[in-house]
Amino acid sequence: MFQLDLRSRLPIYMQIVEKLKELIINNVLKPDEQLPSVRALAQQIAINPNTIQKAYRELESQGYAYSIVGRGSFVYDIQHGETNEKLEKIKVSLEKMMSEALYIGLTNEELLQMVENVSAKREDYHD
Amino acid sequence: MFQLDLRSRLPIYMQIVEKLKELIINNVLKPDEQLPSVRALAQQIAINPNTIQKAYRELESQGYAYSIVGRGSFVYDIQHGETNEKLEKIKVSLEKMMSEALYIGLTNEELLQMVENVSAKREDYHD
DNA sequence: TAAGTGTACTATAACAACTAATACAGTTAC
DNA sequence: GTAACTGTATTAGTTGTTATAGTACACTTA
Repeated sequence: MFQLDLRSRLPIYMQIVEKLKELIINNVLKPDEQLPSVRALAQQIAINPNTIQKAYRELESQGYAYSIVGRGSFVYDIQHGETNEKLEKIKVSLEKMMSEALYIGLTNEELLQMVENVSAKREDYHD
Repeated sequence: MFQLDLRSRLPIYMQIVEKLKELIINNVLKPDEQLPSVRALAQQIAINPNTIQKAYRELESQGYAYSIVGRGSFVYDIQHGETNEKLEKIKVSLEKMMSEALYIGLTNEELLQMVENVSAKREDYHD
């Protein structure tokens, strides 16, 4: 499904979380679509199933997936979600990071351009 | 100088890094301004000097401070810096975070508004 | 010279993170 | 009901991180 770096300082389960979040956010994995089973994914990338489970639990706690015993794990449908708290948190993080980027030397124009690019990308998925 | 949470999952030295970075980015601490000495700050917040040193070293590795033996530690002047690599990294992080925010439900308009707010804040410092 | 700077090194204790092995519990299809 | 699949819980061991402490060194300043 994807490539991991077993020597990275970033834990394996977190790498999995990052990859899956990216696929979900970019709409490659659609709402309620089934994720690979814990054991199947573990075998595929040759690591312990518990590591996958930890990744899935983290995804669930972040509101990007849900699991049903005996059935499987699935992409959470954001429509159902309480996202206000998450939005507030990410807005704070975003503002900090924007400030840092401007301090380092990013120009206002470049920042605006980034926003346009990201927004445009999302528009495509609504087709 | 500031308040710490000794019970936080975020290490003490990292809390110090975060606070100081925020002060530097928001221009409260100006370029080449002297930071508190390792021992002074340690005594002030009642922790070990080694912990402060670790924070300062981290700040230095991130390009926000520099130290001179016998003289002290100071805010790094961004003008002198090689920031291209850092800018590229933070741009990648920013794009990811913007995508995530939009996925969660932030609107394009709100995102643009945030950019304007952050930009405006920075303009003030140029007075 | 004395008192202040940053730095390096070692040691230790406590804690958290990570991975692994195993067992348990529910669902589905035959 | 059984087999084969799902997720989940528990335990254990290893490793890495964090914070502290003590000591020593090198440099700067007054």
